[in-house]
Amino acid sequence: MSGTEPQFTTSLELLRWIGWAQMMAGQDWVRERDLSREQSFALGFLVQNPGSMQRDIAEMTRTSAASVSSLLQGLEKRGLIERRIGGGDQRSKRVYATPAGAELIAGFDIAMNDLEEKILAPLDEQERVTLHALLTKVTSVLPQPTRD
Amino acid sequence: MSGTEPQFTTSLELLRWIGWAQMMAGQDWVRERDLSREQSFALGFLVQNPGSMQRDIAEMTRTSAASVSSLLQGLEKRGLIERRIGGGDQRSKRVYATPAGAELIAGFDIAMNDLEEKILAPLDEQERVTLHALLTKVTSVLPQPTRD
DNA sequence: GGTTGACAGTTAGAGTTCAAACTATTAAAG
DNA sequence: CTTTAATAGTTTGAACTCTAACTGTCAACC
Repeated sequence: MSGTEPQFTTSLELLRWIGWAQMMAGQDWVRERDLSREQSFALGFLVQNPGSMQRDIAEMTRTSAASVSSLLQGLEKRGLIERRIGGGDQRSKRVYATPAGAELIAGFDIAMNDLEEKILAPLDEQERVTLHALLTKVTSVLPQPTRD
Repeated sequence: MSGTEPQFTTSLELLRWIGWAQMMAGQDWVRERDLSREQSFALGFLVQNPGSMQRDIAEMTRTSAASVSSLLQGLEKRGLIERRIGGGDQRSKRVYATPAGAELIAGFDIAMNDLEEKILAPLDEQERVTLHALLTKVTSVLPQPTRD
């Protein structure tokens, strides 16, 4: 990852565990903006980690380089992101959210926090800590999905 | 669901929570047979719940009726399942795994148990019980994804 | 310098998913 | 009996995912 910890890391981790998030509140927020869930996460990540490499995004979303490539194509076509070849390595592309993209995604982290709150509602504070600890423990030994 | 509890319910529930199962051992088992993960689950479910309605499958996989429809098309084309219109309701189709399908999927539950064991390896028995309880608690208040 | 291998990203093709619009059947209401 | 609404399933189109094969760049080693 690119150093700083994105604000919505917690929600994102949780959403990974909870596949059912598909049908939940996040959808409405996202649909109003004509963004897919995946596009939203990528865009939000780019606002908080400007200049990330596509490889970073693949790692963050735990998908493949190919997926990121096509995902970003859609965002680029709509002018929400930019890909620049800069720095030393001519292979890697630095990805940035455009002002339009940043404006569109503003408030996403708050919406994700609300969603997380909804999902965790049945658990008290202690239980949440326990759940997080257990999931982290399991996660730690799982291999990375991007094995290219 | 259709009364009886499929053997691999536990694994399936776990896989729902653990999106990362995508890249794990189950893949190999499944790839040898040229089945996708989703096809495998559907076929395994049908072996243990012969004559299920497509609606049952949608509920089990927590996807939509449309998804099941296209999923089964692939399996039917390969002769692994059959869809029969029988019983009272002419709308519903009873789905059965063919002998070829049942043979192809044999051992899937064992493979899934192995996979589950791998994923849960870092947790002791007590922790597994706790994790399951917490996930169940969260699950209980989540809406069903198929809302058609 | 030239070869070899790793790495960043893309493309093509198949499979899955969803929403929305559609057929056909069943049930409920009038 | 007729109309209306719900249900089971399909189809279409768009988006995402993956694997496999590909281009282009960088690094290491001879």
